[in-house]
Amino acid sequence: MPELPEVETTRRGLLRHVRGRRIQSVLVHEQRLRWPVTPELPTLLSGQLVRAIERRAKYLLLRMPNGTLIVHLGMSGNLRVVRGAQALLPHDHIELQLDSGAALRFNDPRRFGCFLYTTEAPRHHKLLKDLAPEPLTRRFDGEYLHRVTRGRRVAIKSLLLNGRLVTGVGNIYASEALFRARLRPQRQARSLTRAHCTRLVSAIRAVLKSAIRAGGTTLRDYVSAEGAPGYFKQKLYVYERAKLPCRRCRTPVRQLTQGQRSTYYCPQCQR
DNA sequence: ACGCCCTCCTGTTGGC
DNA sequence: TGCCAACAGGAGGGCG
Repeated sequence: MPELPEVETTRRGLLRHVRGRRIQSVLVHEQRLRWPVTPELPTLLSGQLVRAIERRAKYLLLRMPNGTLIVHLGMSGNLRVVRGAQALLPHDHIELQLDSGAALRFNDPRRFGCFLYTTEAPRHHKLLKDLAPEPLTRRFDGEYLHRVTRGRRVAIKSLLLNGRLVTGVGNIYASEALFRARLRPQRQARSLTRAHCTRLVSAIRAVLKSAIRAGGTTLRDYVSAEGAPGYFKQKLYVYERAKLPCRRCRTPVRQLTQGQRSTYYCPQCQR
């Protein structure tokens, strides 16, 4: 579910309610996530101040004096701030009770998300150390994308989902960025010229920024930390629009499967 | 090194 | 109405 815009929207929603708060207690209702939640989590977190909430790719980092909580929302996860004694919902797996009286709840039906605590610098953590540059920084530019696509026979759409080469882009925004860059998703990555790469980087940055402004994309169940859906779905050009007219040229949008994931594109606009 | 495929899970949807 | 297969926003890991 959540790609960079949804994770960033969650981060921003958490800031006002969680940053600067102390964790009073921790309840783990389900420890079987993508990786098992350590039984020590309550001991490790209780009493700690949440100093900062950062994002690296699709990971949220809650920085505390003694370490960092690394959270990934997987396909179906969300982090919500609830006031007081709200009833527990199905799949509310972890709750951090704050000194404000509010609580942070991690809900994840499919349990592909993770909730890990580390005392090492997050950038050295196994899950983060090999990630590509942040897509909204200057390190991610046309020259970079051109360099990492050299010699790669994989379809450009699939390459966009490889977090070691490009981060933050998931299945929705990969199709959307390629539409905006007017590039066919099936093209071998190595066929992209430097100019194509510049165009594609611009398209990725634009679609991610635009989606952040819209509060992310809610297809089915994504909600922000404050429970609000994102409304970028209204601005999607191709994703989940198979057979519907392209919003630019009216040609029916096509759907195909690449690497067991659905891809959408306009055969007229994208070459 | 690269690229493909499987896997982890639950919930929803669409076809028969 | 019921059943069942297909599919869903991620990404690590294993294999050839």
